[in-house]
Amino acid sequence: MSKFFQRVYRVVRLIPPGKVATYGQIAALLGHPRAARTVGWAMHALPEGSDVPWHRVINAQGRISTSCWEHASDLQRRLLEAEGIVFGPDGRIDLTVHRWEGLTWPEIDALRQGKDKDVAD
DNA sequence: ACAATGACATAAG
DNA sequence: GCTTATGCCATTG
Repeated sequence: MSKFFQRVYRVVRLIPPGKVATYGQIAALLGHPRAARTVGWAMHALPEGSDVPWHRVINAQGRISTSCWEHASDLQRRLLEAEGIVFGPDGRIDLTVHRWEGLTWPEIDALRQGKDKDVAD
């Protein structure tokens, strides 16, 4: 497991219930604004027993991006709805309401501090 | 090291 | 709004 993945997981874990973040957003928080695809890859590679709220990570359109049958989109939707996320009539999420923006630069800095310290959870 | 891949993002048709 | 095409980045064979 690369450190990038670990960092991705670390950030995703910080997403509070009822909020969602986009792949690009997470990538940006990690210092790689264009590594959204890699973030998605990290989600796909998530270990089953992980405590990472992967369901709170969606694409920039506010839609479920999963294309894997093993990680069914309806499962993700169910998890999100269970946290209070409201889906639009066409299955979209209102990012202006549910978008996670609680992570500020100080917090990002804190993450960067711990990045070399411990990557294993 | 090169080529292919993928839960993305954005622009264009 | 949906489908294509291009760019990006890290992982994997």
